[in-house]
Amino acid sequence: MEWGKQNIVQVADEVNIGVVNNGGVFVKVMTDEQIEILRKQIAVHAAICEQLVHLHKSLTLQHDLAGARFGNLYYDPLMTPGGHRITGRQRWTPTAVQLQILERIFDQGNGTPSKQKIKEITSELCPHGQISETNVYNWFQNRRARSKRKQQAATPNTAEPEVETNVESPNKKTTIPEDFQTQHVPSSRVEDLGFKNPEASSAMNSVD
Amino acid sequence: MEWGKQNIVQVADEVNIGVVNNGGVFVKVMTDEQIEILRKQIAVHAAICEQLVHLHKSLTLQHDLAGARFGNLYYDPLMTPGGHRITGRQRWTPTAVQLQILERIFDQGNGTPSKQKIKEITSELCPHGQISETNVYNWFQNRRARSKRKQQAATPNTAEPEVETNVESPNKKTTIPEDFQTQHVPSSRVEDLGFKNPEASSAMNSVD
DNA sequence: CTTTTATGAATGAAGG
DNA sequence: CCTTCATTCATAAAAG
Repeated sequence: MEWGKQNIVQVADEVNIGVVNNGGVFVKVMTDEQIEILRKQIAVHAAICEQLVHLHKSLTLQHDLAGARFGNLYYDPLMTPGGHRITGRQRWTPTAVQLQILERIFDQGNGTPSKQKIKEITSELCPHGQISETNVYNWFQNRRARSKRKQQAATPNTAEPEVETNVESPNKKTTIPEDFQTQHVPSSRVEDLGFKNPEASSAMNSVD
Repeated sequence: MEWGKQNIVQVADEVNIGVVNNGGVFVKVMTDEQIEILRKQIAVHAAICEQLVHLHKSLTLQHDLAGARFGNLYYDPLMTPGGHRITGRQRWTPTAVQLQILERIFDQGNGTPSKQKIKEITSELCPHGQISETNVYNWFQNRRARSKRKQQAATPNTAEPEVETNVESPNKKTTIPEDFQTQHVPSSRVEDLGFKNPEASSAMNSVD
């Protein structure tokens, strides 16, 4: 449902925060109007969710939320009449809450999740759904690798027109402000990128 | 369900905007962290909604109002004042020429186009249309995977007189960690709101 | 217009 | 770490 995610993400982008000097410190600001817009958008979203849930409730008196989630899966429950255990998927899929936590930890810059750290994180995520340390480990590995690749792909424009004298700022490097992967937009419009997943919006920070 | 609204309210509350004096004018401010939190929470919320919609769709096989309503809901009162919707997600579609070239390269047997190779190919395809290295990479990944699957499906192996739907991979390594079963499924927590992993739910429900 | 199919893209996991 | 693979999701294109 991209109407949800995309619109919402766009809202976040829409409310482009300005910058003002606050006694020597520059801070991001939002105008009242922007805040109001954001608030409205969130309210609308909430309303839709409410309707959805209500709708859903009225349709599923059995309260089998989780069990019915196989909306797009390709196998149907009828394929094993004899009782052969196929036991559908096994691949771990982080829940929304787990993802949120993982993203937060990832962004905290505490990279290199040590073994101990992995255990802690796993423990924290456990109450939010089935998970193992391996899952957490893999997630961080993948997250980091893909984040890096995105950065790299997003900057084919490695031209430093003014930095001819090779300034010694190796650690600073080219901190990409936004995560725009080299996505093509057939309609020649590059006004917005293809944010598609919730985690996609995570690359906006510039910390290490 | 009230989790939706509550979460949202929490978001709004969590990001309590501060006030600073901007040259005599007081404006609301948000720290980077707050902005990030807001963005992430919205993203998570969107993800949840998405799941909800999918869930709902899967439950309403008779395509009731929900599908149509939300499918065509343009509830964006703030991003495009002109009524013109921002071009959303659009995926790359190879042109005929690009496809031809890609197929040719693929048939040359270069199974694994290295990074460098990808660049070359991309450069070659660029004049024929919008394309990125990622597109090329994905194309080869998919091409190979599907080619393999086709072959596998076409070859029922040595002896498999029956089972047409059971095309399970021979190398089905179920190397799931031992703690795979450590799941806390029906935790009645508001945050989890019944969105468990597909596998988790299937495991506990064991199909209906 | 609705349903189905083909395929681009995302991502968890394995290998090296 | 980095690369590769397998599976799944989403959507443009095709079929009805």
